[in-house]
Amino acid sequence: MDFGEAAAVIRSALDAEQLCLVVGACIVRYEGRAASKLSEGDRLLVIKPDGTFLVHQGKGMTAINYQGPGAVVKAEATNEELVVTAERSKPMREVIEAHFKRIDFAQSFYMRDDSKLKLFGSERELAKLLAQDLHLIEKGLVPVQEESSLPKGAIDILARDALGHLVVIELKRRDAGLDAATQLARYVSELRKRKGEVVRGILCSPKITPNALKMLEEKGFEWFKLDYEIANPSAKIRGLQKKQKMMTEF
Amino acid sequence: MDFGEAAAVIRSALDAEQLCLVVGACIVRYEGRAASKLSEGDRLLVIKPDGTFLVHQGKGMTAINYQGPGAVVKAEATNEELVVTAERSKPMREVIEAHFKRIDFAQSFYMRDDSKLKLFGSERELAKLLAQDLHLIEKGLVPVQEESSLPKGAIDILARDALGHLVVIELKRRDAGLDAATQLARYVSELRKRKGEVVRGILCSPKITPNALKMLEEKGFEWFKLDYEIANPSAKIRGLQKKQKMMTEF
DNA sequence: GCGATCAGCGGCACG
DNA sequence: CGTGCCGTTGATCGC
Repeated sequence: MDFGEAAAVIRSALDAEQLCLVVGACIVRYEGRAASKLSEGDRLLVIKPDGTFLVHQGKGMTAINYQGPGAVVKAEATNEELVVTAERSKPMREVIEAHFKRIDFAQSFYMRDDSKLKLFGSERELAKLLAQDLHLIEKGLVPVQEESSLPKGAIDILARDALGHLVVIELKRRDAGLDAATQLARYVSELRKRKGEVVRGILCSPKITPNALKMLEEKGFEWFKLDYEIANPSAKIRGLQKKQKMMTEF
Repeated sequence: MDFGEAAAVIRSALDAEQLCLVVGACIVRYEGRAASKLSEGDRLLVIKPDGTFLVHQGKGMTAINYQGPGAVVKAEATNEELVVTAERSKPMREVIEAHFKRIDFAQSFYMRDDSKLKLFGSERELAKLLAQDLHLIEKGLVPVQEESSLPKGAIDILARDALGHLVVIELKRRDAGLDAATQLARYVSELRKRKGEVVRGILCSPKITPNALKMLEEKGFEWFKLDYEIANPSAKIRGLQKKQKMMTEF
């Protein structure tokens, strides 16, 4: 397939709001929030009707070069190459150029798709479940709605314990690291200052790194091992266990 | 194209370590770290030789469903559908299934590509530049190598000022938020405890959110507005300006 | 291998 | 819009 034909395919795809696929050897240049250069190699170019522009190599999950939705795509053919550009101004002016030196394939496809992904086991879903079963953490714990969203971020779950003390619960669907412990500390600290009362902090996650656990202990926070299961229609919390290094080790 | 032919194309692509593209109407199911269901619609399926499995809709940058490198891909055709599965066990057992009810296109491509992306303007590059021009921040500031990597993360740049005080410099290539301010605070606090001496904290970024700036001020840290430019072969720092709300406002 | 962080992060939800 | 933060985050670097 020659460059002129490929350019025509791309233009017609853009015009008809169709997905366009191009396979061939190309060089890619990008300049915008950063800048990059990719020397010649065989790649797949995906152009979507919304302006999305993806350059994929033969391996790895992520596109090696890309432009997000909202880009204006153009195709220009000469005798020596096909240049496909995508330009946008949204976060800032950004341009990507793919210079094809060889075209193996170029075709467009009409894709009708109104479906949205249904996802189960998100943190949001787990938080909802856990808020209804706070006794799994501790007897007498009740959820509170008030003030659960600070100007500095939203608290996953806010509750009061049997003594009436505020409890900030930070939930992580996967292993917690320093960032999670830090985030919890920030919320607790902010709430203490704001309310001027005793505030406890609890981190719930399937696992935790040693450093993060150490930080929790130093700050007097607690960690609960979260055991949950992802059934297909929804998620279920199997249990919560307080697992913390004791100060008194035998 | 019928399901049997498409299955044959996929199998031969896997065998020959080629990229394979499939376009058609499908349902997608995923179960692993989370679970998801996507009802029928037209999609592009990209299968890479390394096991990468990407399901793309007609819009948006990210794959709506996917499986990372290392997955084992299989294709099975019946009279009613083509089922393509990808299974892996790396972070945990994960399975994705695409059930094609209609095939518009299926083809494989040999893609030779040994090139690696050259990226300019990364944080790493900026840090290297800035470390050589610390006078842009303050006269008398000199870089220190010692202890720049704590057990809890690595400090971007560690320096000593004219008075001999340690200075932790946290660099952000883009707008800094609460997380950046928190991170700086963590490093400074750790270093103070570890060294038992005065430690200053400086955040350098093109922009900063009001909350993050407020947190810096509360903790007595400083913010420098970073002005840099991304030339194509490398990045250049144009300047650094101390920009902080003064306690004494007129 | 784990642990921490960066990413041209992207995407979403909330104010 | 910005601000914050989750993500089946992925990818990278250091230990």
